[in-house]
Amino acid sequence: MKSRRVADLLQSTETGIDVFLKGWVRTRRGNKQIAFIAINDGSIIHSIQVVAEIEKFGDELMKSITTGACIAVKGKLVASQGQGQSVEIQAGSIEVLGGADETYPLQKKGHSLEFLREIAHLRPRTNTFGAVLRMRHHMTFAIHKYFNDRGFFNLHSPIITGSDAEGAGEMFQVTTLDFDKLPRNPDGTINYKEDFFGKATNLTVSGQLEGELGAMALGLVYTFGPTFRAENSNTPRHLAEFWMIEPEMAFYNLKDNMDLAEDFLKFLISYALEHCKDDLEFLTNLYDKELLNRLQSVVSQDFKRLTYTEAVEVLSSSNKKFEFPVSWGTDLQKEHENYLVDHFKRPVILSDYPKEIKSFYMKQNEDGKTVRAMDILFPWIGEIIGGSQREENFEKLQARIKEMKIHEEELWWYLETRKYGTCEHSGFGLGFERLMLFVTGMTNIRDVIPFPRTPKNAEF
RNA sequence: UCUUCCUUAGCUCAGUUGGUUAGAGCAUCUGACUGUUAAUCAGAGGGUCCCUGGUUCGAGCCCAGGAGGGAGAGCCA
Repeated sequence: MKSRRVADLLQSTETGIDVFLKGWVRTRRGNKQIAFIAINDGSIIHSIQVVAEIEKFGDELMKSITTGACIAVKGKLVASQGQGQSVEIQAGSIEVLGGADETYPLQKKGHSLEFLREIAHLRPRTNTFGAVLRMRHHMTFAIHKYFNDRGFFNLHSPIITGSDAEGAGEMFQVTTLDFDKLPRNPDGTINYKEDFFGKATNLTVSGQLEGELGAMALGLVYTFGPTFRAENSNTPRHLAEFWMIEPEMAFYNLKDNMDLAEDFLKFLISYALEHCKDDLEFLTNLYDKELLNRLQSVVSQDFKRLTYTEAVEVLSSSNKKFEFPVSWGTDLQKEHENYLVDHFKRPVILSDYPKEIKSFYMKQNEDGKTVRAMDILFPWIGEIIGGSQREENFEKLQARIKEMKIHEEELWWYLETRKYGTCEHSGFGLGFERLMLFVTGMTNIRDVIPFPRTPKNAEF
């Protein structure tokens, strides 16, 4: 007989049939005569109850059915005689596939998220991480579905990059050089010609520049891959290794870009509401009573759009005392972002930032002071999306590169897109784990990725 | 990286002014109970008080240094 999964069995309307299932024991209760075993197999947040008569199985076997053990059960799926579940399994035979003794760390009690982080190899077996990881999958799938349904092509941007000119953050170096015997040039610097790629290489901090190359051929592309930042950031919103989604669209201006980003986020949240009901209900009850309401409210209203300049006016004319004073030309602080999101009571899209505080590749406005950038700010999370219309004019882009003292020679290939068949285009980056924070109601980014990498932590 | 808080049983935490044998709840184990829902009830076992050094007759508690973790800020997605 083929084993069936708990999600499937719990939904079954057919009772009285023989079934076979395998899974992990969450709890065992009962008395001398009868035992109730809750089995979870990860297919759904709920466990299924297996009812076993002790005399049929013996003490020895029953004692080995402990919290954490993996067992296989053959029995009859029947309507439950007890309260709390509609169906249960009347056990005919039970086999312990893998025992778990009393040292199993996940006993049937609440554990702190901090403790669970220390046992990241076992935490997927908890209700919380089961819910988060299932949702992570559904969100991944929804992202591919969204773009696929709209004619976008998934572009695999490289993970190892030979360019350090992207300017998006500190990079992790990739090398096969022997640190004890580093090859040196006559002037004492490292001779990277001896390295694996014949030049210094790093892990990518963004797939955007390669994304633009794809958009100049396929029109609509997106990347969805791991991204690495060697910043010494110790916050609940930063990881050294995270996943980023970066669509890049030919013939899109900044407004098209904002429209797409807003529609994209709303689609993903709607998808979660529709496909992750049980998990969302669990997370709402256990961690954040407002989670479902907040998700619904974001889907149902337009994001507030205003320019950086308008935002500075709103902030200056507010009565609130900020720790950092607001002035045109400086980057907005966290407290300013929070104020704007609170003030408008919904996500905010800011656009047209001063060029000095944004990247070299953003399209310059006619005013000579601002660029066509946009950031989407979410409650608590802050910047969930950052994007822009790109500078497609060769001379302007080159001038900006010189102005910002970026190594032009390393970007020759990027500049050539502006030399051959250039066109208006735009794109943005969505931090996948920040989306996961919003959609799960978790408050620490280390709890929405299976094995978080942060400064001083690469365990598991 | 800066600021700040924390580290005591498997887990979550209490521990008085520095004082003799360091406690509780949950978990575990044993027993009771004929259908339980994180079952209940009774009992038992369980400690490198984060590490190193110092002060003291005496340190879980005070001091110095270190490690790890949380929160806020910066950087950003």
